Amino acid sequence: MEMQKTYNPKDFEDRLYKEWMEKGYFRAEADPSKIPFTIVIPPPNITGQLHLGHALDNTVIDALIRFKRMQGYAALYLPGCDHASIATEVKIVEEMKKEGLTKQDVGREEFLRRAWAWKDKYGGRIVEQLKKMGVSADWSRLAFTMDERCSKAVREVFVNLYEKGLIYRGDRIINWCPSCKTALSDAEVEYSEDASFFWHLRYPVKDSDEYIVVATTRPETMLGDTAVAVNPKDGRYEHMVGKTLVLPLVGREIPVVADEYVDMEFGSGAVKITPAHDPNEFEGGLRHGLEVIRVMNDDGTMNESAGESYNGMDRFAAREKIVEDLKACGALVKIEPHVHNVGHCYRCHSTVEPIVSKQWFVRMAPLAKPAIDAVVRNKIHFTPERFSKIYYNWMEGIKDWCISRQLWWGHRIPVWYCQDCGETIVAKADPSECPHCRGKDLKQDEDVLDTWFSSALWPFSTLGFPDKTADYDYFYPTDVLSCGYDIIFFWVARMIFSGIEHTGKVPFRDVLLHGIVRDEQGRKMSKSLGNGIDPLEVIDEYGADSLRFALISGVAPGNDSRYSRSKVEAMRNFMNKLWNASRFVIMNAEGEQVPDIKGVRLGAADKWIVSRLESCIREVTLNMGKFELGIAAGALYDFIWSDFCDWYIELSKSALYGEDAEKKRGALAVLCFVLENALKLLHPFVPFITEEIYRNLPNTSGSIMVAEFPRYNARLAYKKEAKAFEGVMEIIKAVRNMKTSVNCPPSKKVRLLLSAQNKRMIAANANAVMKLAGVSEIGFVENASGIGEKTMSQVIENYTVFVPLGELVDLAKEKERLQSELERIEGEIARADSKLQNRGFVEKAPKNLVEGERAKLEKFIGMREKIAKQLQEL
RNA sequence: GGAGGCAUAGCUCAGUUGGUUAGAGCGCUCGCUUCACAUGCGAGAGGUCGUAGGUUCGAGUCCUACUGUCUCUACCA
Repeated sequence: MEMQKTYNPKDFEDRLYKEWMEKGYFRAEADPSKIPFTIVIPPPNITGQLHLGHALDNTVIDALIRFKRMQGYAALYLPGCDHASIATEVKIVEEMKKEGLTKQDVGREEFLRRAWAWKDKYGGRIVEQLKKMGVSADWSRLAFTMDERCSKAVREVFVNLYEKGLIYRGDRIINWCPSCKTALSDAEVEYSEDASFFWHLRYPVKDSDEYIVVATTRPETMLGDTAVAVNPKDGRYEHMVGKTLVLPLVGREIPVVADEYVDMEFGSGAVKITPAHDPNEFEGGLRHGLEVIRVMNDDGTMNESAGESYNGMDRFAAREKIVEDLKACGALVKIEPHVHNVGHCYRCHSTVEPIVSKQWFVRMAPLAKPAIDAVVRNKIHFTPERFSKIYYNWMEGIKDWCISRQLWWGHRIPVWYCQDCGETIVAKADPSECPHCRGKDLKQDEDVLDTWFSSALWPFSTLGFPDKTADYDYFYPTDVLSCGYDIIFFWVARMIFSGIEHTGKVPFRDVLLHGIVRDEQGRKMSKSLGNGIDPLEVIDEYGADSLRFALISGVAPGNDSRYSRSKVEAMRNFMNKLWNASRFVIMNAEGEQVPDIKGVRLGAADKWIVSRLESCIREVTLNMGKFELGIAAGALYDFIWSDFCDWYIELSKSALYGEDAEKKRGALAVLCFVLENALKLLHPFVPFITEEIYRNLPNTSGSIMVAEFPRYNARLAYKKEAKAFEGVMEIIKAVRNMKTSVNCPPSKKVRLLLSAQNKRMIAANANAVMKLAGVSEIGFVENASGIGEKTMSQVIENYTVFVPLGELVDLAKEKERLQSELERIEGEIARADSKLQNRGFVEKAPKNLVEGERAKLEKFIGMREKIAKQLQEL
């Protein structure tokens, strides 16, 4: 097949993906002869389309999966989507709004029908996008958090937790979003420092001229005040404790109570207590047996308890009116500007109201403990390590998890209330009658579960739990969990305690966290900034491989990275380089019988590149194992571009185009061997281009996807030979360098004279040196004086390189050049010498380092002598 | 308030358990239509590794403080 001159990914990416699918390469079987390697996808929300964060997620995971698959593991990448309860519901409500409809207008059933239609549309789209990325996921196991299997797991877990007393229902302060009209968990509230005010209010003591001043940031909640608290140690208020205050505007009589919780230094030292609208004050209310008066409705308007003049008013309008009224009655002392942390809904960004409400909770303390232990005892390991601290921090201070949501899209809570006897029925299967009174009038709880309740079960619900399926048995626990560090609390932590609690095993052994992909200026990508990048557009322009390689290279685990077009371009150029190098190899192999490298005699250059390949294999394998994908990718980039293309391909040309048939066969064998291995090493990162080239390579069959990953072979390391050959490369560089320094065009051939120890090495590679350095002939001399004409010289480790450049040589400049080189060498000698003079170094440093330093010193001394001699002869 | 990250070339970033002369890409300078590739080739310039101490034979790497910056987290009304 003819290869195009430039790399054009559109020619083959879609075609190859389709073929992989048809051949069933993505399918993982529970094969007892293999070791399983499992990763479950961080399920993207069905709310929209993929962004670069997903692209990074999936590139990392797919690279690991492909790597392991090639190493012979039964590698399973389990794909799927998340129903994203609240996020999706918000979107659907928005969509309906365009039709002028509300949830109430269409009803629950119709709403859910719309939601499923949404899921089909966007879930499908996400799958297509993942395929475009080249992700080798097992689509036959595609999961969805609300599919039958996952729903079964949700019920199982809910009922189990309930029966163990780890799920309870109660009136607690929760975070309420008045716009989404649902409770939120603590993790779903985002705080931001907002500029507001501090209102100082005067509460008069009953039947007295005394008063207490309290300060508040939410004056509208004063309507629900049922006490004022002061610190018992506060001398200012000692005499007030136990007295009765008259609440302004309302007229309710409320007590002054003493509570240690009050900070004497802050504000006025007196706190109004509104148990229904503040978590701390709720606690305080419990301590003092105070009445809980809720003054706000679910939609953020004031209710009848707020009093006639405020009933029905929006909370912010009510705030204004209350402040006005307080001012009018003289209760307002002053208004101070104040910046404080205000909670916002993570989906719609409305200001969250802490409100007392009846909700379902998961008791966290008993679940958190073993989850912490698992990480302490290294059953789960975080990469980078530092994230375990963040995990501990959160887990140790964890509070009960509010799991009920007043939404329709999600797992409906499996709890029924008997309308006849009031019995609460918690069951895995829908009950038909009340087990207590046999009554048939059962009403299911209206609420659904927090979306993260089902995601927490993802590593095992997708594999068959609670049933003991073959998949669950073989692939669970999973191996690596890879996602962004921004969802450690939402997801990773919850999977850990859920896995331990429900399966008795940690759900994965490694947590690999990556950072956030930012824009070119380092800003977070967001809809409001309009700086988001659509991976599909990038793929359309540059190909999936270029995007994948760009996302992974130069990035360390856990670090944020910046996306830039120029980086993708650079990687596209790399793909083009690889493409053309392959084209070169394939063109030269055309019509030839390419032998195995075991069947040819390897020259010095051949051994050098094979040696480089082996160290590259070692480096890539090692770093993949450490999840250092950036380093592995970097090693491959350097090896392919610098070592293979810039050096070996050029070196091979003298053999390929020469007369010696054996040398030609040798070069061809090595070219094919090295390229084939490089492609395999590269395949986990850039699956498409490597597959396309692999199929055009001589002596390959089948797909690179299922080829064996290269293994380091010590017999091919050729350390000594490679080092010796590097001397030849140094000579070539020296000649090029000298020519450039006197503006001698590279195409102009020059004579090369060498003072050399290893003449055989030079002789064997003479053609290559002549070709690469632009040399017409090579001779050997003892020193410059034997040449008898103006010459430039450069001293390298085992050689002195002379290039007679006739008129071009400026003796004064040449002297200057040598002088500065001499100074540099002197510096090196001084550095090495002082090290070796240091007794501490000689005695304590590892022997090989000391030896290395000695050899270096010797080398530099030899070079100094030679340079001095050159200077003398000038 | 608590915790953490980052600070290395003009820009964006690598730098593995401390150990050769600190690297890459982009940009820059000079030169090349060399038969795989101008999405290229060759040769260069450019860094007191944020500041100050400390540990060590040896520190970009470990410790302490400081400065700048970003993030997470927390109930200060």
